[in-house]
Amino acid sequence: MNKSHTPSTSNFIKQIIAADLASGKHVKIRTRFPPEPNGYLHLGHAKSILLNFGLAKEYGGACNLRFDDTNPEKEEQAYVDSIVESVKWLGADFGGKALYASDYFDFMYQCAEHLVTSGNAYVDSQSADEMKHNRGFFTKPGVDSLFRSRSSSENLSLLREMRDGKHADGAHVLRAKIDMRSPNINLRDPALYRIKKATHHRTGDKWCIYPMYTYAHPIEDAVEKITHSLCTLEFEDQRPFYDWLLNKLADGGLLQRPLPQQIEFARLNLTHVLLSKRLLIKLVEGGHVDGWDDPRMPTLAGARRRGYTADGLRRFAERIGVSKAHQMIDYSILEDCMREHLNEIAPRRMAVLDPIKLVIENYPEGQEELMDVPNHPQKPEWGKRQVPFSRELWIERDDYTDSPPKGYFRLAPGATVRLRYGYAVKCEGYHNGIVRCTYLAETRSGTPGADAVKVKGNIHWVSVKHAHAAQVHLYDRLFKIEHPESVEHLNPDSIKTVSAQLEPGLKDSKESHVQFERHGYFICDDGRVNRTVTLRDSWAKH
RNA sequence: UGGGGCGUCGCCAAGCUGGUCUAAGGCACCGGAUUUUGAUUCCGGCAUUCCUAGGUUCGAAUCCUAGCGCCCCAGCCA
Repeated sequence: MNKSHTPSTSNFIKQIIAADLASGKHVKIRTRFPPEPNGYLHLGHAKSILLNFGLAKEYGGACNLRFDDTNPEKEEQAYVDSIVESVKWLGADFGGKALYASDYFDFMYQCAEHLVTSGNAYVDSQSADEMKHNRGFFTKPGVDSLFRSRSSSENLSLLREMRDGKHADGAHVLRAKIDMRSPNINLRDPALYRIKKATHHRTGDKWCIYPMYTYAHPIEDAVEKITHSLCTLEFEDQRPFYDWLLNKLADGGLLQRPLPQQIEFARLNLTHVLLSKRLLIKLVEGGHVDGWDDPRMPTLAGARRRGYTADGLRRFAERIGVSKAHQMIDYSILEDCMREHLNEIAPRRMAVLDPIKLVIENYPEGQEELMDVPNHPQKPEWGKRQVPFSRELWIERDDYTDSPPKGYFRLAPGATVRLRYGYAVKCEGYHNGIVRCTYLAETRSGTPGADAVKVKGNIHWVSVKHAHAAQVHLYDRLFKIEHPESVEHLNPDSIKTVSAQLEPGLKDSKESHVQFERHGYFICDDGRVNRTVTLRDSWAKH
């Protein structure tokens, strides 16, 4: 249905899907995005969300939003809420209803009993330290637990006692019985269930044993009839267990084939930011930022407040692609995607961020004119607005200099520039902090005389009398170095608040994106004005 | 030094059932044109080379062998 859209380039996952569809293994695909509700979603998750939902859309399938809530000690409803909000904001269609791993706890437990009775799992009563010790090393095979040979009836009653709260945390753990000597450490009898007398944010105190991710995830996928289960590279070693488990359960009649297939891709790495929940939590709790949704945070909630758009993120995901090679993407790619999108949707406005006064000495005192200003020069259909012009204007401090460097074509003594959409003015001097000019009355924009005078420079302005003063937040990157590792690398100038002068009529917009001409893209939200990203500036290189 | 992955232009990334590859595309970069945003847009340039070394073949980024480099795995986290 979106065939008219630019066909995205091929990638290895699409090839697998296309082959599965062609062979008839699946008639319809289903993917899923499975966050753990233990933090806010960040830019890295956006890649995964856009990938999973994007594939579903492209192939006419579906994608589930499923919370992997198997560890009650770390998870909270507040995180669930923020995640749902971010996923919706990204435009992902998950059918309106989020799913939860905890909804399958009963079934997972049933599967556990089956594994026990079929001799594929046992209750181990070693301490965590003993288990660790007996697991061995990379080069040293593990050794069997003393409890590995318990009878299935003993295992079953122990498992039930665990479930019924008869044992303390850590007293026992249910383990898969595979091979303690496997070269793949993940196959050395991985833990399936642990005792955790904790209250779960959804199931309350119903359970005191909780499934491990390793065990729960494949079952979640199978129950939901996921066809392609996409995850990041670090789970590659887990895939043999994923398949082992599912096949055992399918053999036992608990699951139907075809079983889901786990496919791994490289996670997103971005320069100038940290994308690990652990470090992000540190920033929040250490008070280095104003919370998870601080506009400088690489969270989706933060990105949104910064003025980043879902569409910009989509372009970004498309641009970086998907593969198994580790990617390190320069942050400027993301910024560029935002510019690309914002350039299309943001109406243009004038704002002076660092104001100094300009007086047109030969412009009649008290006179005012309304200038016709296009809302978007490349989109005449967006119409024009009228902006008041008068004798005293605010202009940008940077647009005047006493000693112009070579190639400078803004205001300097004797120089002529155009006040964008107004008149051409000639600079007569600078006294008492005020730039003094004279204007050429016949050069009003939109009149034939406008083209008679050619100027290089073109600067924006706001009439002093009509200006709307506002605090504008100029955001820059949170970290000053390319590969930050800790709070020491925070950029001290990541936020600067300036007293700006905006053209009238800009104050009461809600989550609206605008371009301040010659500055960049900003988002106005309930009186708060944030800079999303600057415009490209090839002059700044000089 | 066990197991699993990855290695194509500065950054991504197609290609990988061998020839149409003197290697697509994007971003960056460098020109040049348009422009009342030093923005946007436009046009042109940008890997005889595919981690290295051998081999197979009439022919290899694509197959084989041996190296080298990087990442991941020893939670009752996900």
